Amino acid sequence: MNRLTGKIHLDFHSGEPLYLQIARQVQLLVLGGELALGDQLPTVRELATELRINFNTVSRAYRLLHEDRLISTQRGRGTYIWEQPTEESLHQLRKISLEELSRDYLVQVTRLGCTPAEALDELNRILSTGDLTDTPEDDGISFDS
Amino acid sequence: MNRLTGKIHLDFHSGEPLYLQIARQVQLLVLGGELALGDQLPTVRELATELRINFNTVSRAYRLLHEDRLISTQRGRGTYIWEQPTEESLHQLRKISLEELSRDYLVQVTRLGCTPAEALDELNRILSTGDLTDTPEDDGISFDS
DNA sequence: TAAACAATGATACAATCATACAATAAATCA
DNA sequence: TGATTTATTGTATGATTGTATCATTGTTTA
Repeated sequence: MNRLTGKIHLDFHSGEPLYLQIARQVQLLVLGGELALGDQLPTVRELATELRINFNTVSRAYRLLHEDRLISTQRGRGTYIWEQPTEESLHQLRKISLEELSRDYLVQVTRLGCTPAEALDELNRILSTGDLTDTPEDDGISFDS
Repeated sequence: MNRLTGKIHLDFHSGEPLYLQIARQVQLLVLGGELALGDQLPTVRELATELRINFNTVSRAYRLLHEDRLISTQRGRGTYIWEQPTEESLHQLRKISLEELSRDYLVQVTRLGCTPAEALDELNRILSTGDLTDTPEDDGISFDS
């Protein structure tokens, strides 16, 4: 038993892929407030058993939601509702996080025994060589049908 | 309270395994001299409780560091800093770690949606305003379960 | 019809957690 | 003092959870 039990319904004849049905319905539940920040979702196997489908299909739905930052999937731990930041809070978050990240970086560099100047040099070196392994980043999903 | 309290920060969303995050950060603290030969690390259970994870995950991190001869874990006794790296290996590790730290920083910044230029600006701003000593140390949202 | 593609399933795997255990130290008691 | 118990420490083993990879199935398309 969990907060999703009985709340996901699949239509095997609708033509809409199962993983999209799941993702869409979870999204609606979050937007509707039935699932709150930090709530744990059923495991992929639990939900799959309940819906009588393969757990990889649930996993695919969860992956979509994870990429949209609606949920947080953590191997070995489980799946949890993730905060969906508004555009504004996102902007705010960005500023704060950049400062935190930067301070953290400087602290760690200092711990290493390096000077900030060396750090900036290193950053510029990396940037100039330009082979910063790129993170692909979200392609997002649209639930238009 | 111990010499590690508050100095290990986990990112549950980064995708980097928790045990690697712990091992890496402990290594940095040793390299930075904040942990010295003979210092006792928190017990696996202490650190696990603080980080709200299972103590076996901490144990795995400690095992890595033990295999690297950086710490000495002794059943029934505890975990201690084992050997202080030589100046030479320290120098080597510093170079590698500085590059790792810097790349990591750039990746995270990019993930935030900021440009490297903005990051460098922020770093310079922090450096010009002075003190790194008082970092607010807020890790934002956590998904305790 | 055959090739290409998308959705789903099967299998093996990696990270984390839960539980029971073993080694050491500290406390207790005869 | 010396044996025994208790608490604390790290370890071993297996279960749980999500992921990667490829196979299978059905549909679309050339």
